[in-house]
Amino acid sequence: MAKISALEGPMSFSVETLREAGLRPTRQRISLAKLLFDGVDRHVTAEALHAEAQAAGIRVSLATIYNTLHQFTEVGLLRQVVVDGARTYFDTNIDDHHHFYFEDEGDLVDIPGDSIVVSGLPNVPAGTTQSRVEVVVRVKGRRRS
Amino acid sequence: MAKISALEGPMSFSVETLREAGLRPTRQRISLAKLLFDGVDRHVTAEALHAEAQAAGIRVSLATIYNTLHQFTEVGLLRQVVVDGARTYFDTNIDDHHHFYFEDEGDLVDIPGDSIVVSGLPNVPAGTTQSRVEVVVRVKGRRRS
DNA sequence: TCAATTATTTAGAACGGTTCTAAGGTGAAA
DNA sequence: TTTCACCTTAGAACCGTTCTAAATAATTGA
Ligand SMILES: [Mn+2]
Ligand SMILES: [Mn+2]
Ligand SMILES: [Zn+2]
Ligand SMILES: [Zn+2]
Repeated sequence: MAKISALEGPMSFSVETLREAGLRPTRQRISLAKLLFDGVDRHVTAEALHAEAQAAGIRVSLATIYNTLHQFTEVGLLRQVVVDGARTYFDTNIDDHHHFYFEDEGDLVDIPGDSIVVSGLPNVPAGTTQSRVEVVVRVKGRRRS
Repeated sequence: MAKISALEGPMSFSVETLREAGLRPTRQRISLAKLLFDGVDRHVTAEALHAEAQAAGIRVSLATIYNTLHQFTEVGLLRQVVVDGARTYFDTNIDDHHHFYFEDEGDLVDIPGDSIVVSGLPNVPAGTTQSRVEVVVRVKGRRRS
């Protein structure tokens, strides 16, 4: 139960979520989960989340940011998106969906999964199982203001 | 003109290709181009190509491998494929196509572009231009034999 | 309540793929 | 052949990420 905050927007995270995932609700995990899940869906890098935590006055090391992002991913609260070899993005939207990637800005924007149809996919080879179909639309240029 | 070899398979590369691209046909570039383009299409990493060159008795530094892969990409002889944050793949198939990615093996396999239809894509924002639509089918498990 | 146990956090070192630097080598033009 | 811009290279640097091991915090259960 235990609402984390009674004041800030849509309540999409509770301490129970962590317990059910087998993760102790530490100060760091609770704070980061609030940043990540109390609001609209987002795509973050480790360094960006670290900077955001600092700015919010949350004392947490970069190592813990990495640990937490990976643990949240393991338990299905986040997913990784690979669009750039230089950094890893983590996505709070775990529904089936796809992405625009704005190469000049390093920015991801969701494309709802049901707005795209991918047809004609070959079957996967014997002995293997398909885990996901990912569509990335790479975009160049700057969006207007 | 100048065929590179009269003996080894389909001739898909000539020194003229380099010259037309504004690249001097050096010993290293010619050798690497032969490895890359004289044969079926492939997906290579820098380190894998370096190992292959060594094994073939081609003396070339890793720095030159990176330089060459990037130069070939700039002039459109290769394209990059991003499927794994840990390493960069270069693809000799520059036609519009998509990929299976075998996560357990780190292996890419082509899906012909015309065998997949992606429909329902939203328009890109004003001020930007779509550069490519990439479909990656992630696959787990080992292929038989 | 409060040790005992176990999980978590952390600073800093290490890692690994990639890029950079600057010095020597090479291809092409004339 | 000379000249010069281009190219190659060893090794250092870079940088996002992972590892290590010691300190700290959450949980358990007497
Ligand atoms: Mn959500
Ligand atoms: Mn080809
Ligand atoms: Zn997303
Ligand atoms: Zn390919």
